[in-house]
Amino acid sequence: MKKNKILISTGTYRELYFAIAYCEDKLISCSLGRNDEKKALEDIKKFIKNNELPYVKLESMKSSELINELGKSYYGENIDFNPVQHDNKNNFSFRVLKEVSKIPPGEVKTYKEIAEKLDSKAYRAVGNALNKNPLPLIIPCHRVVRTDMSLGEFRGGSEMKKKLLKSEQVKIKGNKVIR
DNA sequence: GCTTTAGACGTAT
DNA sequence: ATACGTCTAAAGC
Repeated sequence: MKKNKILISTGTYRELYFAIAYCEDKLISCSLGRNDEKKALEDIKKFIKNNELPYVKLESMKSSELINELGKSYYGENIDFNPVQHDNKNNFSFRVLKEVSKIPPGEVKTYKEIAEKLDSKAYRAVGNALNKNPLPLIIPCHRVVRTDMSLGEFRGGSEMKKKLLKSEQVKIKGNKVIR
């Protein structure tokens, strides 16, 4: 099977570096906002080998434009990205990502609630799937918190998770989300 | 509150 | 088969 070329772009938004990986008009991975380009590239590196990945259609959006949108969403602006798609299947991970995509800005759900939506008790597997979220920000895994409303882990660190939630007006007291 | 412990289960190896 | 993980619930302090 012939593979199409995967292209990578980087750019900045308000002093932060972002990286994206795309194939034709499909975005397959994006980074968080990072302090250096290398770090941004590391974010996407592990997702560009496998082609059984979720993606969003770019529809002729230029990479610079997309990085701008990512930057804005990093800073709490409500950006409407295209729906997440997947060529293949109903695998658990993709179902998790789909479910998480439904969480609107300013709201949170728990790992448990996501699992229950999928008729599963695999709370940790939900975390696992989100740990491998190739499209952070676009798939808002920062809006998933623990059942006790503590923030839980995050690829960019829990401080970043907190910052992302705060910038979209989620109320946080100490280390817990108020909802 | 905070720590430990066992349990649950999809995924990668 | 085994080990790991953005977890949970219960028990003890």
